[in-house]
Amino acid sequence: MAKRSSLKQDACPVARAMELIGDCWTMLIIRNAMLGQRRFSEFQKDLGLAKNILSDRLRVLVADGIFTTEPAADGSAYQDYVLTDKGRAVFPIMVALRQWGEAFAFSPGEATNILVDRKTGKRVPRMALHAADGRPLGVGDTRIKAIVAG
Amino acid sequence: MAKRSSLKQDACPVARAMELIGDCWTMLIIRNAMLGQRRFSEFQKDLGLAKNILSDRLRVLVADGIFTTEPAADGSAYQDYVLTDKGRAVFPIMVALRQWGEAFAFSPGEATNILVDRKTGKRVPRMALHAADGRPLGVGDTRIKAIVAG
DNA sequence: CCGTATCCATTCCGATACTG
DNA sequence: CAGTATCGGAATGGATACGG
Repeated sequence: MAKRSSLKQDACPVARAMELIGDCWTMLIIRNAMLGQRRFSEFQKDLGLAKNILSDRLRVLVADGIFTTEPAADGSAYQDYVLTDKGRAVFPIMVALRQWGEAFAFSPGEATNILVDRKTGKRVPRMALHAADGRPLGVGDTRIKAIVAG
Repeated sequence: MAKRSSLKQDACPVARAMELIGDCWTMLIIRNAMLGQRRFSEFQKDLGLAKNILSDRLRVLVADGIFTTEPAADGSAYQDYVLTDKGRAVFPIMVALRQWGEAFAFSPGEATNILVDRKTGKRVPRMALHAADGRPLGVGDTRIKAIVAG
């Protein structure tokens, strides 16, 4: 998209977020990082993408402050790619994507996987938006308000 | 991504969701639909994308059961594009993207917009994942469990 | 093992023109 | 207004080879 670049200046937070993490590989890299992966080769083998592409994505992700590099935990001469706070904050997006996928993207009988509570082993309830007073909010219960970022 | 197609068979719900709605234009079309738009020209003017691309995206979205077409509400000879249940279920993803964007994608002083409760006009609290018992769940509090879709 | 550099095929997208 | 058809340029991505 020629507009791809112009979205960086778009006033809409959805557009900006998509610009930063809307890429398919990018999201899967973050997913794997949330599952504990931190090495170049781990990402590369698991995702099966070309190394130059992975290299590219990681560079951008570091530049955008979503990952940071650390000296390798195993003492090797290389680096670990670790999520920053900004990167870890992608968690609700990841969960929302996952839960939508769980609900709508599989036919009965297909192999898949679900998100479970580590403590209880039980499936995690669907995430939803709530008002400050706890009232659940649907599409029509919200609106957009223009502001200046602070 | 050559793998783009292969992700459709991926067992991971995140990958499948990205395959269906990970495209930048796709997400923005859904965003606009959630704001009340339903006509081809509304999308086209507001997003500023080429008509053939919009046409393409809408066709895929309808094929995927995210949008459906209806006779135009204004009586014109054309169609309205309206979200299905599956499409409206994208709302939590949209909100999560938006709230992440609100928090991390703007510098102080930039014009932007935020999601507010229609009833109170106040900013909506950050969406988060909770266990069945209400306990908040972070990245490390969950894990993935293989199952067969039912 | 960790990347970078190059090459080539493909895909994607915007502009334009056209139809009903 | 609501699309479809076509075209050419740009960006993307995978494969491969290479270097630290």
